[in-house]
Amino acid sequence: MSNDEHIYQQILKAIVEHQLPPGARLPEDRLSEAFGVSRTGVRKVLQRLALEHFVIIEKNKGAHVNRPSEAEASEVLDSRILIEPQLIPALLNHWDLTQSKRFRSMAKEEKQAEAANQLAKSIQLTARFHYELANVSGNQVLARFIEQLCYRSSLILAAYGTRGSVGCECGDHTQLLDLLDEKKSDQAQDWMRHHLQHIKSSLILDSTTDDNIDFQQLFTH
Amino acid sequence: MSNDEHIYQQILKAIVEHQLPPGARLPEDRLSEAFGVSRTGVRKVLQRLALEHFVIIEKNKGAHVNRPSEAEASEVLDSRILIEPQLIPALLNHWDLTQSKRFRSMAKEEKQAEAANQLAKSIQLTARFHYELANVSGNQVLARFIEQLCYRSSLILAAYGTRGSVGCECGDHTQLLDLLDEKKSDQAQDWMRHHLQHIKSSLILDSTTDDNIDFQQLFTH
DNA sequence: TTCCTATAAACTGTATACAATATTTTTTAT
DNA sequence: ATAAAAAATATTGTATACAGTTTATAGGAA
Repeated sequence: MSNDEHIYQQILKAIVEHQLPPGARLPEDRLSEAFGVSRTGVRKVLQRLALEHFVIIEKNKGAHVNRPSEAEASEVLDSRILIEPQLIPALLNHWDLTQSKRFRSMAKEEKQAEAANQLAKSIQLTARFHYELANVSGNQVLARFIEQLCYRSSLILAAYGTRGSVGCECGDHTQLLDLLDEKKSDQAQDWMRHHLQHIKSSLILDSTTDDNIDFQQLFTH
Repeated sequence: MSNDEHIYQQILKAIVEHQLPPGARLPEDRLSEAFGVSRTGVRKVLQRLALEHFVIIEKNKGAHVNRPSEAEASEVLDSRILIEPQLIPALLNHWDLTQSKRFRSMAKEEKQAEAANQLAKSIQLTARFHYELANVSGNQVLARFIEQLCYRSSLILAAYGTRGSVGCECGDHTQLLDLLDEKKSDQAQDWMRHHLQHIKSSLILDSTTDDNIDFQQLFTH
Protein backbone atom coordinates (compact mmCIF):
# COMPACT_ATOMS: atom_id res chain seq x y z
CA MET A 1 0.00 0.00 0.00
CA SER A 2 1.31 3.43 -0.90
CA ASN A 3 2.16 5.80 1.91
CA ASP A 4 -0.65 8.22 1.08
CA GLU A 5 -3.16 5.42 1.12
CA HIS A 6 -1.88 4.33 4.52
CA ILE A 7 -2.34 7.80 6.00
CA TYR A 8 -5.77 8.06 4.40
CA GLN A 9 -6.89 4.76 5.89
CA GLN A 10 -5.60 5.66 9.33
CA ILE A 11 -7.40 8.99 9.50
CA LEU A 12 -10.59 7.64 7.95
CA LYS A 13 -10.59 4.79 10.47
CA ALA A 14 -10.18 7.23 13.34
CA ILE A 15 -13.09 9.33 12.10
CA VAL A 16 -15.41 6.45 11.30
CA GLU A 17 -14.74 4.72 14.61
CA HIS A 18 -15.47 7.95 16.51
CA GLN A 19 -11.92 8.35 17.79
CA LEU A 20 -11.95 11.75 16.12
CA PRO A 21 -15.39 13.15 16.92
CA PRO A 22 -17.36 15.47 14.63
CA GLY A 23 -15.93 18.96 14.86
CA ALA A 24 -12.43 17.85 15.87
CA ARG A 25 -9.75 20.01 14.29
CA LEU A 26 -7.06 18.37 12.16
CA PRO A 27 -4.00 20.66 12.09
CA GLU A 28 -1.60 19.78 9.31
CA ASP A 29 1.48 20.23 11.48
CA ARG A 30 0.32 17.78 14.12
CA LEU A 31 -0.65 15.18 11.55
CA SER A 32 2.53 15.49 9.50
CA GLU A 33 4.52 15.08 12.69
CA ALA A 34 2.47 12.05 13.70
CA PHE A 35 2.90 10.32 10.34
CA GLY A 36 6.48 11.42 9.78
CA VAL A 37 5.88 13.15 6.46
CA SER A 38 5.74 16.76 5.36
CA ARG A 39 2.55 18.77 5.25
CA THR A 40 2.36 18.12 1.52
CA GLY A 41 1.43 14.51 2.11
CA VAL A 42 -1.25 15.13 4.71
CA ARG A 43 -2.78 17.99 2.73
CA LYS A 44 -3.36 15.60 -0.15
CA VAL A 45 -5.11 13.17 2.16
CA LEU A 46 -7.19 15.89 3.83
CA GLN A 47 -8.34 17.18 0.48
CA ARG A 48 -9.47 13.71 -0.49
CA LEU A 49 -11.33 13.28 2.80
CA ALA A 50 -12.99 16.64 2.18
CA LEU A 51 -14.22 15.57 -1.26
CA GLU A 52 -15.65 12.48 0.35
CA HIS A 53 -17.40 14.57 3.02
CA PHE A 54 -15.53 13.15 5.99
CA VAL A 55 -13.85 16.45 6.76
CA ILE A 56 -14.66 20.05 5.99
CA ILE A 57 -11.93 22.42 4.82
CA GLU A 58 -12.53 26.11 5.29
CA LYS A 59 -10.27 28.62 3.59
CA ASN A 60 -7.47 29.73 5.90
CA LYS A 61 -9.05 27.75 8.74
CA GLY A 62 -8.00 24.24 7.89
CA ALA A 63 -9.73 20.91 8.25
CA HIS A 64 -12.07 19.56 10.87
CA VAL A 65 -14.13 16.39 11.07
CA ASN A 66 -17.47 16.95 9.41
CA ARG A 67 -20.55 17.29 11.56
CA PRO A 68 -23.20 16.12 9.12
CA SER A 69 -26.34 18.22 8.92
CA GLU A 70 -29.66 16.56 9.50
CA ALA A 71 -30.40 16.92 5.81
CA GLU A 72 -27.15 15.17 4.93
CA ALA A 73 -27.83 12.38 7.41
CA SER A 74 -31.29 11.88 6.07
CA GLU A 75 -30.16 11.90 2.46
CA VAL A 76 -27.35 9.43 3.01
CA LEU A 77 -29.71 6.94 4.61
CA ASP A 78 -32.38 7.54 1.96
CA SER A 79 -29.80 6.86 -0.73
CA ARG A 80 -28.91 3.56 0.86
CA ILE A 81 -32.59 2.67 1.20
CA LEU A 82 -33.04 3.38 -2.48
CA ILE A 83 -30.00 1.49 -3.77
CA GLU A 84 -29.05 -1.38 -1.50
CA PRO A 85 -32.26 -3.38 -1.87
CA GLN A 86 -32.04 -2.97 -5.65
CA LEU A 87 -28.66 -4.67 -5.68
CA ILE A 88 -30.04 -7.93 -4.35
CA PRO A 89 -31.21 -9.47 -7.64
CA ALA A 90 -27.74 -9.02 -9.19
CA LEU A 91 -26.18 -10.17 -5.96
CA LEU A 92 -28.15 -13.43 -6.03
CA ASN A 93 -26.64 -14.25 -9.41
CA HIS A 94 -23.26 -14.58 -7.71
CA TRP A 95 -24.49 -16.03 -4.43
CA ASP A 96 -23.13 -19.43 -3.49
CA LEU A 97 -22.11 -21.43 -0.45
CA THR A 98 -18.65 -19.86 -0.34
CA GLN A 99 -20.12 -16.37 -0.13
CA SER A 100 -22.69 -17.47 2.42
CA LYS A 101 -20.01 -18.91 4.68
CA ARG A 102 -17.87 -15.81 4.35
CA PHE A 103 -20.69 -13.48 5.36
CA ARG A 104 -21.86 -15.75 8.16
CA SER A 105 -18.43 -15.62 9.69
CA MET A 106 -18.50 -11.84 9.41
CA ALA A 107 -21.91 -11.68 11.07
CA LYS A 108 -20.60 -13.89 13.87
CA GLU A 109 -17.63 -11.60 14.38
CA GLU A 110 -20.02 -8.65 14.52
CA LYS A 111 -22.05 -10.21 17.28
CA GLN A 112 -18.93 -11.04 19.28
CA ALA A 113 -17.58 -7.50 18.94
CA GLU A 114 -20.92 -6.10 20.02
CA ALA A 115 -21.16 -8.48 22.98
CA ALA A 116 -17.65 -7.52 24.08
CA ASN A 117 -18.60 -3.83 23.80
CA GLN A 118 -15.86 -3.20 21.23
CA LEU A 119 -17.47 -0.14 19.74
CA ALA A 120 -14.83 0.63 17.12
CA LYS A 121 -14.65 -2.92 15.81
CA SER A 122 -18.40 -3.21 15.84
CA ILE A 123 -18.87 -0.08 13.76
CA GLN A 124 -16.21 -1.19 11.31
CA LEU A 125 -17.71 -4.65 10.82
CA THR A 126 -21.26 -3.41 10.45
CA ALA A 127 -20.28 -1.06 7.66
CA ARG A 128 -18.12 -3.72 6.06
CA PHE A 129 -20.95 -6.25 5.97
CA HIS A 130 -23.04 -3.88 3.89
CA TYR A 131 -20.43 -2.75 1.41
CA GLU A 132 -18.95 -6.18 0.91
CA LEU A 133 -22.46 -7.34 0.14
CA ALA A 134 -22.85 -4.55 -2.39
CA ASN A 135 -19.59 -5.67 -3.92
CA VAL A 136 -20.94 -9.15 -4.63
CA SER A 137 -23.47 -7.58 -6.99
CA GLY A 138 -20.60 -7.16 -9.44
CA ASN A 139 -21.09 -3.45 -10.15
CA GLN A 140 -17.90 -1.84 -8.87
CA VAL A 141 -19.12 1.69 -9.48
CA LEU A 142 -22.18 1.26 -7.29
CA ALA A 143 -20.28 -0.82 -4.75
CA ARG A 144 -17.73 1.94 -4.24
CA PHE A 145 -20.52 4.47 -3.80
CA ILE A 146 -22.26 2.26 -1.23
CA GLU A 147 -18.95 1.84 0.56
CA GLN A 148 -18.69 5.61 0.90
CA LEU A 149 -22.27 5.85 2.12
CA CYS A 150 -21.61 3.14 4.72
CA TYR A 151 -18.63 5.02 6.09
CA ARG A 152 -20.61 8.25 6.06
CA SER A 153 -23.34 6.43 7.95
CA SER A 154 -20.82 5.55 10.64
CA LEU A 155 -19.93 9.20 10.94
CA ILE A 156 -23.62 10.08 11.10
CA LEU A 157 -24.08 7.63 13.94
CA ALA A 158 -21.38 9.48 15.83
CA ALA A 159 -23.44 12.66 15.55
CA TYR A 160 -27.02 11.45 15.81
CA GLY A 161 -26.86 7.86 17.04
CA THR A 162 -28.49 6.78 20.25
CA ARG A 163 -26.46 4.65 22.60
CA GLY A 164 -27.89 1.44 21.18
CA SER A 165 -27.75 2.57 17.55
CA VAL A 166 -24.79 0.49 16.53
CA GLY A 167 -26.24 -2.59 18.13
CA CYS A 168 -29.51 -1.75 16.45
CA GLU A 169 -27.82 -1.49 13.10
CA CYS A 170 -26.56 -5.02 13.55
CA GLY A 171 -30.16 -6.09 13.91
CA ASP A 172 -29.39 -9.55 12.89
CA HIS A 173 -27.64 -9.83 9.58
CA THR A 174 -27.97 -13.61 9.65
CA GLN A 175 -31.67 -13.22 8.93
CA LEU A 176 -30.77 -11.64 5.62
CA LEU A 177 -28.28 -14.39 4.87
CA ASP A 178 -30.96 -17.01 5.44
CA LEU A 179 -33.19 -15.29 2.88
CA LEU A 180 -30.31 -15.06 0.40
CA ASP A 181 -29.49 -18.76 0.82
CA GLU A 182 -33.09 -19.55 -0.02
CA LYS A 183 -32.92 -17.18 -3.01
CA LYS A 184 -35.95 -15.28 -1.74
CA SER A 185 -35.17 -12.13 -3.67
CA ASP A 186 -38.25 -10.06 -2.86
CA GLN A 187 -38.21 -10.89 0.83
CA ALA A 188 -34.50 -10.11 1.04
CA GLN A 189 -35.14 -6.74 -0.58
CA ASP A 190 -37.92 -5.98 1.88
CA TRP A 191 -35.72 -7.03 4.77
CA MET A 192 -32.94 -4.71 3.62
CA ARG A 193 -35.31 -1.80 3.17
CA HIS A 194 -36.78 -2.22 6.63
CA HIS A 195 -33.37 -2.77 8.16
CA LEU A 196 -32.07 0.52 6.81
CA GLN A 197 -35.31 2.30 7.61
CA HIS A 198 -34.94 1.06 11.16
CA ILE A 199 -31.45 2.50 11.40
CA LYS A 200 -32.63 5.82 10.04
CA SER A 201 -35.47 6.11 12.53
CA SER A 202 -33.11 5.27 15.38
CA LEU A 203 -31.28 8.52 14.70
CA ILE A 204 -32.19 11.61 16.67
CA LEU A 205 -32.94 14.12 13.97
CA ASP A 206 -34.88 16.71 15.89
CA SER A 207 -33.30 19.96 14.71
CA THR A 208 -31.94 20.94 18.12
CA THR A 209 -28.31 21.51 17.30
CA ASP A 210 -25.71 22.61 19.82
CA ASP A 211 -24.95 25.93 18.23
CA ASN A 212 -28.53 26.97 17.66
CA ILE A 213 -30.40 26.39 20.89
CA ASP A 214 -33.57 28.33 21.48
CA PHE A 215 -32.94 29.48 25.05
CA GLN A 216 -36.10 31.53 25.03
CA GLN A 217 -38.20 28.43 24.56
CA LEU A 218 -35.97 26.32 26.79
CA PHE A 219 -36.29 28.48 29.91
CA THR A 220 -39.76 29.99 29.48
CA HIS A 221 -42.29 27.60 30.89
CA MET B 1 -15.60 30.94 -7.65
CA SER B 2 -12.27 30.00 -6.12
CA ASN B 3 -9.31 29.71 -8.40
CA ASP B 4 -8.96 25.96 -7.89
CA GLU B 5 -12.58 25.45 -8.77
CA HIS B 6 -12.10 27.48 -11.93
CA ILE B 7 -9.18 25.34 -13.06
CA TYR B 8 -11.11 22.20 -12.19
CA GLN B 9 -14.11 23.26 -14.23
CA GLN B 10 -11.97 24.20 -17.20
CA ILE B 11 -10.15 20.89 -17.37
CA LEU B 12 -13.27 18.85 -16.68
CA LYS B 13 -15.09 20.71 -19.42
CA ALA B 14 -12.30 19.99 -21.87
CA ILE B 15 -12.37 16.28 -21.03
CA VAL B 16 -16.12 15.90 -21.05
CA GLU B 17 -16.52 17.78 -24.31
CA HIS B 18 -13.88 15.60 -25.96
CA GLN B 19 -11.38 18.43 -26.42
CA LEU B 20 -8.94 16.34 -24.43
CA PRO B 21 -9.44 12.81 -25.78
CA PRO B 22 -9.04 9.65 -23.67
CA GLY B 23 -5.36 8.91 -23.24
CA ALA B 24 -4.20 12.51 -23.60
CA ARG B 25 -1.34 13.35 -21.27
CA LEU B 26 -1.69 16.24 -18.84
CA PRO B 27 1.80 17.49 -17.89
CA GLU B 28 1.77 19.64 -14.80
CA ASP B 29 4.21 22.20 -16.20
CA ARG B 30 2.15 22.87 -19.28
CA LEU B 31 -1.05 23.23 -17.28
CA SER B 32 0.45 25.45 -14.60
CA GLU B 33 1.83 27.68 -17.35
CA ALA B 34 -1.54 27.79 -19.08
CA PHE B 35 -3.43 28.72 -15.92
CA GLY B 36 -0.75 31.01 -14.52
CA VAL B 37 -0.34 29.20 -11.21
CA SER B 38 2.33 26.96 -9.75
CA ARG B 39 2.29 23.20 -10.08
CA THR B 40 0.86 22.98 -6.57
CA GLY B 41 -2.47 24.28 -7.75
CA VAL B 42 -2.84 22.01 -10.77
CA ARG B 43 -1.69 18.95 -8.83
CA LYS B 44 -4.56 19.48 -6.43
CA VAL B 45 -7.01 19.64 -9.30
CA LEU B 46 -5.53 16.61 -11.05
CA GLN B 47 -5.77 14.56 -7.88
CA ARG B 48 -9.42 15.47 -7.56
CA LEU B 49 -10.09 14.55 -11.17
CA ALA B 50 -8.33 11.23 -10.54
CA LEU B 51 -10.55 10.43 -7.56
CA GLU B 52 -13.54 11.15 -9.77
CA HIS B 53 -12.20 8.83 -12.50
CA PHE B 54 -11.76 11.49 -15.14
CA VAL B 55 -7.99 11.12 -15.20
CA ILE B 56 -5.60 8.37 -14.21
CA ILE B 57 -2.46 9.18 -12.26
CA GLU B 58 0.37 6.66 -12.44
CA LYS B 59 3.24 6.96 -10.00
CA ASN B 60 6.13 8.92 -11.52
CA LYS B 61 4.29 9.04 -14.84
CA GLY B 62 1.75 11.74 -14.20
CA ALA B 63 -1.82 12.20 -15.29
CA HIS B 64 -3.65 11.31 -18.47
CA VAL B 65 -7.30 11.39 -19.45
CA ASN B 66 -8.96 8.16 -18.44
CA ARG B 67 -9.87 5.67 -21.15
CA PRO B 68 -12.77 3.89 -19.44
CA SER B 69 -12.74 0.10 -19.64
CA GLU B 70 -15.76 -1.65 -21.09
CA ALA B 71 -16.61 -2.87 -17.60
CA GLU B 72 -16.51 0.68 -16.28
CA ALA B 73 -18.64 1.97 -19.13
CA SER B 74 -21.18 -0.75 -18.59
CA GLU B 75 -21.30 -0.25 -14.84
CA VAL B 76 -21.72 3.51 -15.07
CA LEU B 77 -24.70 3.14 -17.39
CA ASP B 78 -26.17 0.32 -15.30
CA SER B 79 -25.91 2.52 -12.22
CA ARG B 80 -27.83 5.26 -13.94
CA ILE B 81 -30.44 2.78 -15.13
CA LEU B 82 -30.86 1.61 -11.57
CA ILE B 83 -31.05 5.01 -9.89
CA GLU B 84 -32.46 7.65 -12.22
CA PRO B 85 -35.89 6.08 -12.74
CA GLN B 86 -36.20 5.61 -8.98
CA LEU B 87 -35.82 9.35 -8.44
CA ILE B 88 -38.95 10.18 -10.37
CA PRO B 89 -41.52 9.71 -7.58
CA ALA B 90 -39.62 12.12 -5.30
CA LEU B 91 -39.09 14.43 -8.25
CA LEU B 92 -42.81 14.62 -8.96
CA ASN B 93 -43.38 15.94 -5.45
CA HIS B 94 -41.51 19.08 -6.44
CA TRP B 95 -42.68 19.26 -10.04
CA ASP B 96 -44.56 22.37 -11.06
CA LEU B 97 -45.04 24.64 -14.03
CA THR B 98 -41.89 26.65 -13.26
CA GLN B 99 -39.76 23.51 -13.38
CA SER B 100 -41.51 22.29 -16.48
CA LYS B 101 -40.80 25.54 -18.30
CA ARG B 102 -37.18 25.54 -17.20
CA PHE B 103 -36.56 22.04 -18.52
CA ARG B 104 -38.48 22.63 -21.73
CA SER B 105 -36.24 25.57 -22.50
CA MET B 106 -33.22 23.37 -21.83
CA ALA B 107 -34.57 20.65 -24.12
CA LYS B 108 -35.11 23.27 -26.80
CA GLU B 109 -31.53 24.49 -26.45
CA GLU B 110 -30.36 20.90 -26.74
CA LYS B 111 -32.17 20.40 -30.03
CA GLN B 112 -30.78 23.64 -31.42
CA ALA B 113 -27.23 22.73 -30.45
CA GLU B 114 -27.65 19.34 -32.01
CA ALA B 115 -29.11 20.79 -35.19
CA ALA B 116 -26.23 23.25 -35.43
CA ASN B 117 -23.76 20.39 -34.96
CA GLN B 118 -22.31 22.01 -31.84
CA LEU B 119 -20.94 18.80 -30.38
CA ALA B 120 -19.45 20.26 -27.20
CA LYS B 121 -22.52 22.25 -26.29
CA SER B 122 -24.75 19.33 -27.13
CA ILE B 123 -22.84 16.97 -24.83
CA GLN B 124 -22.87 19.52 -22.03
CA LEU B 125 -26.59 20.16 -22.25
CA THR B 126 -27.55 16.51 -22.48
CA ALA B 127 -25.66 15.69 -19.28
CA ARG B 128 -27.04 18.77 -17.60
CA PHE B 129 -30.62 17.86 -18.37
CA HIS B 130 -30.21 14.59 -16.50
CA TYR B 131 -28.40 15.82 -13.44
CA GLU B 132 -30.54 18.90 -13.03
CA LEU B 133 -33.53 16.57 -13.13
CA ALA B 134 -31.94 14.42 -10.42
CA ASN B 135 -31.46 17.56 -8.41
CA VAL B 136 -35.18 18.31 -8.38
CA SER B 137 -35.72 15.10 -6.42
CA GLY B 138 -34.33 16.94 -3.40
CA ASN B 139 -31.71 14.39 -2.42
CA GLN B 140 -28.42 16.26 -2.83
CA VAL B 141 -26.31 13.20 -2.10
CA LEU B 142 -27.84 11.17 -4.90
CA ALA B 143 -28.02 14.18 -7.21
CA ARG B 144 -24.26 14.79 -6.87
CA PHE B 145 -23.60 11.14 -7.61
CA ILE B 146 -25.81 11.23 -10.68
CA GLU B 147 -24.02 14.39 -11.81
CA GLN B 148 -20.71 12.53 -11.66
CA LEU B 149 -22.17 9.60 -13.56
CA CYS B 150 -23.51 11.93 -16.24
CA TYR B 151 -20.08 13.48 -16.77
CA ARG B 152 -18.49 10.06 -16.79
CA SER B 153 -21.06 9.04 -19.39
CA SER B 154 -19.89 11.88 -21.58
CA LEU B 155 -16.34 10.61 -21.30
CA ILE B 156 -17.56 7.11 -22.10
CA LEU B 157 -19.24 8.42 -25.23
CA ALA B 158 -15.87 9.81 -26.31
CA ALA B 159 -14.43 6.31 -26.13
CA TYR B 160 -17.28 4.08 -27.23
CA GLY B 161 -19.88 6.32 -28.80
CA THR B 162 -20.98 5.97 -32.38
CA ARG B 163 -21.17 9.09 -34.48
CA GLY B 164 -24.86 9.53 -33.73
CA SER B 165 -24.62 8.62 -30.05
CA VAL B 166 -24.94 12.10 -28.68
CA GLY B 167 -27.91 12.83 -30.86
CA CYS B 168 -29.33 9.50 -29.84
CA GLU B 169 -28.91 10.32 -26.23
CA CYS B 170 -31.03 13.36 -26.74
CA GLY B 171 -33.76 11.07 -27.94
CA ASP B 172 -36.41 13.54 -27.17
CA HIS B 173 -36.39 14.75 -23.63
CA THR B 174 -39.67 16.60 -24.19
CA GLN B 175 -41.45 13.24 -24.20
CA LEU B 176 -40.35 12.75 -20.61
CA LEU B 177 -41.45 16.26 -19.69
CA ASP B 178 -44.91 15.55 -21.08
CA LEU B 179 -45.19 12.50 -18.84
CA LEU B 180 -43.99 14.47 -15.83
CA ASP B 181 -46.50 17.24 -16.47
CA GLU B 182 -49.24 14.62 -16.47
CA LYS B 183 -47.82 13.13 -13.26
CA LYS B 184 -47.59 9.71 -14.92
CA SER B 185 -44.97 8.37 -12.56
CA ASP B 186 -44.75 4.77 -13.73
CA GLN B 187 -44.65 5.69 -17.41
CA ALA B 188 -42.02 8.32 -16.78
CA GLN B 189 -39.89 5.75 -14.95
CA ASP B 190 -40.24 3.30 -17.83
CA TRP B 191 -39.35 6.01 -20.30
CA MET B 192 -36.21 6.88 -18.36
CA ARG B 193 -35.17 3.25 -18.09
CA HIS B 194 -35.58 2.65 -21.81
CA HIS B 195 -33.91 5.94 -22.66
CA LEU B 196 -30.78 5.03 -20.70
CA GLN B 197 -30.88 1.46 -21.95
CA HIS B 198 -30.97 2.86 -25.46
CA ILE B 199 -27.89 4.95 -24.83
CA LYS B 200 -26.07 1.97 -23.38
CA SER B 201 -26.84 -0.25 -26.34
CA SER B 202 -25.69 2.47 -28.73
CA LEU B 203 -22.17 2.09 -27.34
CA ILE B 204 -19.71 -0.15 -29.11
CA LEU B 205 -18.59 -2.45 -26.35
CA ASP B 206 -17.12 -5.29 -28.37
CA SER B 207 -13.80 -5.89 -26.59
CA THR B 208 -11.65 -4.96 -29.59
CA THR B 209 -9.39 -2.35 -28.06
CA ASP B 210 -6.67 -0.54 -29.94
CA ASP B 211 -3.80 -2.05 -28.03
CA ASN B 212 -5.02 -5.61 -28.23
CA ILE B 213 -5.96 -6.30 -31.82
CA ASP B 214 -6.07 -9.88 -33.00
CA PHE B 215 -4.19 -9.52 -36.30
CA GLN B 216 -4.35 -13.25 -36.86
CA GLN B 217 -8.13 -13.14 -36.98
CA LEU B 218 -8.16 -9.82 -38.80
CA PHE B 219 -6.10 -10.91 -41.82
CA THR B 220 -6.92 -14.62 -42.03
CA HIS B 221 -10.06 -15.06 -44.06
C1' DT C 1 -14.25 41.98 36.92
C1' DT C 2 -15.33 42.60 32.11
C1' DC C 3 -14.67 44.32 27.74
C1' DC C 4 -11.85 46.05 24.16
C1' DT C 5 -7.41 46.48 21.85
C1' DA C 6 -2.72 45.28 20.67
C1' DT C 7 0.67 41.97 20.27
C1' DA C 8 2.32 37.35 19.67
C1' DA C 9 1.80 32.64 18.24
C1' DA C 10 -0.08 29.19 15.36
C1' DC C 11 -1.75 27.75 11.13
C1' DT C 12 -2.85 27.68 6.26
C1' DG C 13 -2.03 28.88 1.06
C1' DT C 14 1.12 29.05 -2.56
C1' DA C 15 5.50 28.98 -4.77
C1' DT C 16 9.87 27.07 -5.27
C1' DA C 17 13.88 23.89 -4.69
C1' DC C 18 15.89 19.54 -5.12
C1' DA C 19 16.02 14.60 -5.51
C1' DA C 20 14.16 10.51 -7.86
C1' DT C 21 12.24 8.52 -11.83
C1' DA C 22 10.98 8.25 -16.64
C1' DT C 23 11.68 9.50 -21.45
C1' DT C 24 14.22 10.96 -25.28
C1' DT C 25 18.38 11.65 -27.77
C1' DT C 26 22.99 10.66 -28.80
C1' DT C 27 26.78 7.68 -29.01
C1' DT C 28 29.12 3.34 -29.82
C1' DA C 29 29.85 -1.38 -31.27
C1' DT C 30 28.54 -5.12 -34.19
C1' DA D 1 22.18 0.13 -40.88
C1' DT D 2 20.65 -1.81 -36.53
C1' DA D 3 20.66 -2.50 -31.79
C1' DA D 4 22.39 -1.78 -27.38
C1' DA D 5 24.33 1.45 -24.06
C1' DA D 6 25.03 5.98 -22.22
C1' DA D 7 24.09 10.66 -21.64
C1' DA D 8 20.93 14.42 -21.63
C1' DT D 9 16.41 16.14 -21.03
C1' DA D 10 11.96 16.32 -19.16
C1' DT D 11 8.69 15.26 -15.59
C1' DT D 12 7.05 13.91 -11.22
C1' DG D 13 7.31 13.39 -5.81
C1' DT D 14 8.31 15.48 -1.59
C1' DA D 15 10.11 18.87 1.49
C1' DT D 16 10.69 23.46 2.70
C1' DA D 17 10.28 28.58 2.68
C1' DC D 18 7.67 32.58 3.14
C1' DA D 19 3.65 35.47 3.00
C1' DG D 20 -1.04 36.09 4.58
C1' DT D 21 -4.71 34.95 7.75
C1' DT D 22 -6.69 33.39 11.84
C1' DT D 23 -6.60 32.35 16.70
C1' DA D 24 -4.77 32.86 21.24
C1' DT D 25 -2.62 35.75 24.76
C1' DA D 26 -1.59 39.74 27.39
C1' DG D 27 -2.38 44.45 28.76
C1' DG D 28 -5.12 48.43 29.84
C1' DA D 29 -9.50 51.25 30.51
C1' DA D 30 -14.21 51.52 32.17
